[in-house]
Amino acid sequence: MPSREDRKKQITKQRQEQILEAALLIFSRLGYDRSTIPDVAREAGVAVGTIYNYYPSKRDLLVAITNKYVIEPFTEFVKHPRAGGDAAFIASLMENRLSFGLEGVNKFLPLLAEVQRDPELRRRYAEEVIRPVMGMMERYVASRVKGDFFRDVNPAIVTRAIGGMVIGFMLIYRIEGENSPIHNTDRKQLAAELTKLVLKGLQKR
Amino acid sequence: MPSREDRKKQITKQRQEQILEAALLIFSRLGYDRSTIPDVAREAGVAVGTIYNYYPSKRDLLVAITNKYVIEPFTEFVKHPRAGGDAAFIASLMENRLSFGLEGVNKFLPLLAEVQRDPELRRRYAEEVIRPVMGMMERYVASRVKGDFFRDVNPAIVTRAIGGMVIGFMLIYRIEGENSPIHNTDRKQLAAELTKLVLKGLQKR
Amino acid sequence: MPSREDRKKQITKQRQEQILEAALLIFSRLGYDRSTIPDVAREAGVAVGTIYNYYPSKRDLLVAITNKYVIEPFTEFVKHPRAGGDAAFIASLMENRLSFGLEGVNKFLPLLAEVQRDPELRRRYAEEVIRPVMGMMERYVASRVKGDFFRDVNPAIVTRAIGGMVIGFMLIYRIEGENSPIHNTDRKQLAAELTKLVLKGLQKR
Amino acid sequence: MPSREDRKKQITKQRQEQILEAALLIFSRLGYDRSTIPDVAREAGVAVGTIYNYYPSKRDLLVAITNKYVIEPFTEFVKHPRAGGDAAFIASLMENRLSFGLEGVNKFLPLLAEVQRDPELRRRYAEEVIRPVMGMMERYVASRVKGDFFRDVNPAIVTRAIGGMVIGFMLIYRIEGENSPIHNTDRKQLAAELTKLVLKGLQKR
DNA sequence: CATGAATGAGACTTCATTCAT
DNA sequence: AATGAATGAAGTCTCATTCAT
Repeated sequence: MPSREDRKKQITKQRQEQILEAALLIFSRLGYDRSTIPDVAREAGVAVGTIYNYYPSKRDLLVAITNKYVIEPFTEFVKHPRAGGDAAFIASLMENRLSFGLEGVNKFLPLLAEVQRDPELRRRYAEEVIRPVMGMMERYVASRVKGDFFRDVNPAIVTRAIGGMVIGFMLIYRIEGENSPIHNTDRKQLAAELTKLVLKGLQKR
Repeated sequence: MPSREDRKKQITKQRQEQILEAALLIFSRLGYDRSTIPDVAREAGVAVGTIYNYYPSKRDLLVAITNKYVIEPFTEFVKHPRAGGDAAFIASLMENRLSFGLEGVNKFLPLLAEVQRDPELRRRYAEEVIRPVMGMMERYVASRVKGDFFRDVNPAIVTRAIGGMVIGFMLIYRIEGENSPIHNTDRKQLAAELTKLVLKGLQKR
Repeated sequence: MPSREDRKKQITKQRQEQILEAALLIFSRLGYDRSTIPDVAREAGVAVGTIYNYYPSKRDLLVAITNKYVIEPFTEFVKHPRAGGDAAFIASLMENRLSFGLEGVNKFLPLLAEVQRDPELRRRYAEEVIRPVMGMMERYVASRVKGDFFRDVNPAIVTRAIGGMVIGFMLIYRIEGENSPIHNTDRKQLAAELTKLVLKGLQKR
Repeated sequence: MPSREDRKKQITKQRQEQILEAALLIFSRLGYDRSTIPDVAREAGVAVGTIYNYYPSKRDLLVAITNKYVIEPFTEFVKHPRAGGDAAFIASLMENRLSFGLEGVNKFLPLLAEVQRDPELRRRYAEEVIRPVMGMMERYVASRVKGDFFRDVNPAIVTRAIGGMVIGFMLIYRIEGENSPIHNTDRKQLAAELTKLVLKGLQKR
């Protein structure tokens, strides 16, 4: 028996999402500073004032986007680790992140740029995204080193090198655009190439 | 015969540099959009109007910075390839870029963020920095594959993976800040760890 | 036979009053311009839209407040003149107005400020408050002058001086706040001091 | 030998004054909240941005006005006390303040209204205007009481009553406008009437 | 009648750029 | 060339008012 109350909440939530998606699009396209609230309003199909009914300031919009489109997905990712042998684990990781990244490269990377600037957001990225993700991978690498499958590497460093590889790979792709070899290579093959590179780089022999 | 003319040019060049350095500092600290010309003028110790005598617009400053601090160094880098065995080449590459990056992480990465946004700058980065650097490395990798020292990899892809690794590594460092394991590890060891990872990842056995 | 009609009117009147009191509180606290209808709605415990069901605009609220809390009490005051000797009359006047003012100093004076600004309200104050009140007092003073009890003063002027004294006294009190000697003096004594000052000032010897 | 430097400072000062006068006029006419910076700019004959080159915010403009047109004159007034017998002293006071007030009634009183609202300004008025002015008069009254010329009054209270009388008198004048008897009475006579009222009110017999 | 989300005009403020000195 | 005051377009945010539910 969905009362009027519930209906209203439903609509409110939809409106929030509608605005958030518009803001994500605009911020990603123009960058946070060059984006204007009228831009976002136009994209969302609402009036300027309406946006302020949902988010009290432009920066709150950025924070909300960051929460929804970066912090949450990564938190989710860390909560559900995949099992399997080395190849399977690393491969699934690569494929997963690469897919996430290449799809969303035009959304995710621009956000990363904003995050660099905002000290508060930077701290949150460090604590809520990078630390847990790297921590999970570090533990995995450390256990494989102990099990004598991986070389005696510094887990914290190689983990960051591998994570950085995924991010940097996407960044280069974004800058090169459609002329990039990355653009013209099958997604599966990309994942396979990177997976092999990393695995061979880590394995004992 | 250093005429008055020459003297003038000398002074002009010094002024230009003075302004450019100030702009680099300010843009890196605040980001292009949040930086103001009065900020730059104050940092450079000149009047606002003076800046406009040398650079006709704020954006020209950004372009000039990009030329001087990114395009030129990379062009230089490509023009003087290092020789030596695999280990030596890759290691020098790593150390060189890592040094460049970790030192200048607070200058270089913010510029990268601006570049992402400006289509014209993005094109120039792609053509004048990424393409030649990647091209050089691709040729190297391809030759090593042909020589049977490296696995049968896709040179364009692994090259971008490795280049991306360096960039992404710095990016993670920048976000994590002083709490990063990267911050607390010896620079030499960092280079060694990354070099080995890459080399083992590429080598035939 | 209190029909449904009557009941409705009753409720309507209560709502009106509820809103008016809230508006008086908010306007006095923040000033008319800084007060917002949402502020008033929150204070009154009703929705924004409800206020517009009773008062068609924000300014109408101000006019209604002025009517109810200033024009009406003064009209009332003029309609019921106190009799008695000079001392009694002036003293009752002083005590009455001083009480009214010191109690309501935080409500009344801010309204005065708004009134100064709004030409229409200013005219109404002049005609409906000041003129009748001053008129009443002028007639009293004139009669006492004629009766040879008061000096040969200009009734219109001294009346305004005395009325102004009461208002200005409150204004100073409001600005000085709790540090004012006015704050720390017994209300009765205040009235006595002012009454004597005025009486001696007016009386023949 | 007024150098270029001096000339510049001169112009700067003139510009400041020009803006301040325009702001005083506009604020007095419309009230602080209803006044807009474009209003002030138009009145001053400069661009909006120019105002911000001299006063960093709208409120700073209000504070500057208060300083220049209220705090300073009163400070000056307190620094130069007039001597003479009772009649002379009180009369000069009355005439002085009345002139100041009636001339500037349309500037001074509206400022008073703003001051009521702004806690910081209110505190400053209390400390820098009211306290010293009242202090000066209190000391005078107390000495006359001691000298047996004045009745045994409470100096703090009667002082505030007399000061309030001047302010309230002007306030009534402002509200009544051109129809006020105050408007149609000779300034000298006004001062005489008020002076006598106060003197008789205070003197021993 | 009551509600409160939506609206958009209008306010303050910033800053790239110009130009007279 | 160097200076920095002046300019005004453009951005963020507020809030009186409307109206569908």
